[in-house]
This record gives sequence, structure tokens and C-alpha cells, in this order.
Amino acid sequence: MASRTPAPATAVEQVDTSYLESLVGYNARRATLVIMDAFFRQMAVYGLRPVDFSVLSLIAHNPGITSRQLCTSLSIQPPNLVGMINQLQRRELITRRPHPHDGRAMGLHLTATGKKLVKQAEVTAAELEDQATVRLTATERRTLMQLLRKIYIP
Amino acid sequence: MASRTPAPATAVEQVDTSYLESLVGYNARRATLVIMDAFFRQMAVYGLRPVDFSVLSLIAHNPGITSRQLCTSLSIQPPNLVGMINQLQRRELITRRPHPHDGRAMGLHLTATGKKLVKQAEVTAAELEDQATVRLTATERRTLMQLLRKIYIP
DNA sequence: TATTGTTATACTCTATAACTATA
DNA sequence: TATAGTTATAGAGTATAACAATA
Repeated sequence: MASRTPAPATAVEQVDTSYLESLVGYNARRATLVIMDAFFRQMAVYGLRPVDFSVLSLIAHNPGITSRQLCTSLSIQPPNLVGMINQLQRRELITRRPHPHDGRAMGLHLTATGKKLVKQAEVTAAELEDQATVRLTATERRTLMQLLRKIYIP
Repeated sequence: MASRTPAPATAVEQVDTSYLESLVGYNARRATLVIMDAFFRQMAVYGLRPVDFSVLSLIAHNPGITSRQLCTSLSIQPPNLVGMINQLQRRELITRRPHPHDGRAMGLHLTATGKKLVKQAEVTAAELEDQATVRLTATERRTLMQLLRKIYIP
């Protein structure tokens, strides 16, 4: 080999991602993106985004919940919820009723149509859960949930 | 009780989130947000966002990597990478050198300053990993990574 | 003809300030 | 004075179309 040849810029054949793959944050993010992507595509069948599903599901399990309570539970800024609620109401999936104790607030409730839609969407969500964890045993799935909770619950 | 009184709208005292908490996607998303939030705040010390750290780290471990390879590895659209690369170059953290085999492409390399910064940032990343998994044993941490990989690796 | 890198641009998501009606 | 809901708006993140240079 000629000794005066300057070190050539090397080309990367195969990208080495092993360092990033050693980080819990990287793996958690990748797994979340895969699950959310499937969730996004399947919920689109019902005209819902993941956040719409979360909102409707919380209303289903908490009839009379207020916008403020939704915002706190889902970490949504109040101005960003207004449009969602309006749209769900225009689609006649939810109704607003006066809050029993607080004249400023409105209690949110599902309509019959809304209840039917949430029921279907939750079946789809269960199927998505099965698909996402198809390579896990039932025990591994429980373990995964426990370990994830240990990370985000203080 | 008067029989003609219409059923009053009920108020929700405590929001029941148990249904959402039963979904793997919800738990993965929550855990990811907690980790990424800490990551975001700590990397800001170096003037980096999480994505900048990923880009610099991939260049560090793959000297000569191209923009296209970065985009593929990190699921970034090429137009959205241009600004990041320009900024990292303006900060003199990276340099662009001609690709040895492909006249269209440029190989990306860290400068001495860039190498120093990545070294520091990776120490911080290791500390963040420890903080995020402080409630997990070493075995549990390994288990978590394996289970997450089973979800996102096909 | 296909691909790398780039510009311009649009769309979504998220965040803040300020207002009203009520507590 | 503080809070629920709302409006307007700004910023960040992400996506597509189209182009020049090279393969």
C-alpha cells in the first residue's frame, strides 16, 4: 500500500444502532410507535384518532366527567380539547349537560350512538392489544405492564 | 323522593382510568413520555433535543454515515433532517466530507468538539437510564428491554 | 430510470395569553 | 380571588411535491 495516500473517508455499509438499542428510552419509544401506529390505522375506521378514543372511553367509564377532568387525566391543554369536544358533539356521539354542583362546568355523556361506537372501538382495541403482544405469553404481558408502571408511577 | 324529578346528571368525584391502564399501548406511551421528558430536559443542557442526540450518536458510532442512512435508521423524512444537519454543522459539531463511492452523497463525521460533546451527552444518557429504571432491578431492566423488543421487532 | 440532497410548503400537534361567566 | 370553558394565535413537529445533480 502507498504510504502517502490520505486516509479515505470511509463508507458505512451497515448502520450500527447497537448503542441506541441499549437505551430503555429508545426501546420504549420504538415499541410505543409500533403500537400507536396500528392503533391509529385501526381507529381511523371509526373516524377516531387515538386521543378521541381515549376521550370517548373516559366519558364512557365516567359519565358526567367535565372537560377539565379530561384535560387533567389525559395531559391535554384545555384550549386543545375544545375542538375535539365540539366535533364529537357535532357527530352526535356525546352530549353536554349542566353540571349538578358547578354552574361553570358541563358534564359530558355518551349518546346511544356514542355508546355503540365505543363498544365497537373497545373490541378493536382488545384485538390490537392481542396483535401487539402476539409474541408475548400472558405472563410476559402482565410483567411488561408492571415494569412499565414502575417507570411512570412515582 | 319526588317521583317526577328527572334523573340528575351525576358528578364525577374521582376519574376512573382503570380501563385505559389495562392497555399495553397506554402504559408504554406513559412510560415513554416520562423518560423522554427527563431526556429532553437534560439534553437541553447541551443545546440538544433527543433527536439531535440520536443523530450525533449515530454519526459517532458510524463515521461517514449519510443523511439518507440517518433518515432510514431514525424514521425521519429527508426534508426534516436538512435543517438539523445544517445547524449541527454551524455549531461545528459535525463536518461533511465527500462520499468515497457516491458523488451524490456526503459522509458525516464528528469534529473534535462534536466528539467531546457526544461523550459528555452519553454519560448524561447513562445517568438518565439509571434514574428512569431506579425502581427496577438489573434483571427487571433486561427483561423490560427484551419484552419491548418482542413488540417492535418483526 | 432511480436515488441523494434540497427547497418550499402545508398540515397537525401542542402551548400560551387573554377573555367570560361562575365559584 | 380562583376556576371552567373558550377564542385567538404562535411555535414545533411532521408530511408531501418538485427540483438539480449524480448513479
